Amino acid sequence: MPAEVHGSPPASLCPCQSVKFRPGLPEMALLTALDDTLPEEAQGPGRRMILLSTPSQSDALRACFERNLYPGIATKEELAQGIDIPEPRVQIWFQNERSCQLRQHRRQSRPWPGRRDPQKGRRKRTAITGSQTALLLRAFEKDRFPGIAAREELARETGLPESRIQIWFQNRRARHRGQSGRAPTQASIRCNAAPIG
DNA sequence: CTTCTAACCTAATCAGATC
DNA sequence: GATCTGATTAGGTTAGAAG
Repeated sequence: MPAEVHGSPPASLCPCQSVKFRPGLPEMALLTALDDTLPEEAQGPGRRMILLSTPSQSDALRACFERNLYPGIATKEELAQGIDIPEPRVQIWFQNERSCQLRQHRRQSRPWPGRRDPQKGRRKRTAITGSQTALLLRAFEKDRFPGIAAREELARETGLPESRIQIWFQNRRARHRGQSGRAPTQASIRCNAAPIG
């Protein structure tokens, strides 16, 4: 494994300051994962509860990020196991961190190291069976934006990881627009502001 | 209140499987 | 090679915790 090191200084906190819209309609009553004894019902129908990293977890994530901005699935799983965080959360962390650092680089007119071997070390393509697809399709027709509870339920029913369910819905929405289902979120309205057809 | 960060989203693209 | 579809990316928004 070529541990490509980039010459950037150690990243401390990432000052992302892109927040410019704050509606404030907290109807979901989400709870923090700091108290990990919460019952499942407490997670509510919306987003998954926020899993805040401990300082040591953040250190490990940053250390890994400095070595490799685009870790493969093996690296992510190893890291996830090492610091006791679900692998999908590690993936999200890297996505957020890259986004943050990219913006910083641009703001300071510094070059971004760029992708490296993105095709190497991808997650193995998940084989979704016909019955699993049928189940997901039925769910999709009812609700194109399932919350965490619905996704967890689908994960139980299909036997697929919840993260794969989420990806399936993302891909499905992207490729089958205009189907019935729950109204999109404000985010999707905003993102779809440009007319498509 | 503002800032930070995790979660989530779209759009584009890469890539494996199948024909 | 064309098509379908799962996986990953950039770049953005949303929302709870912390300051």
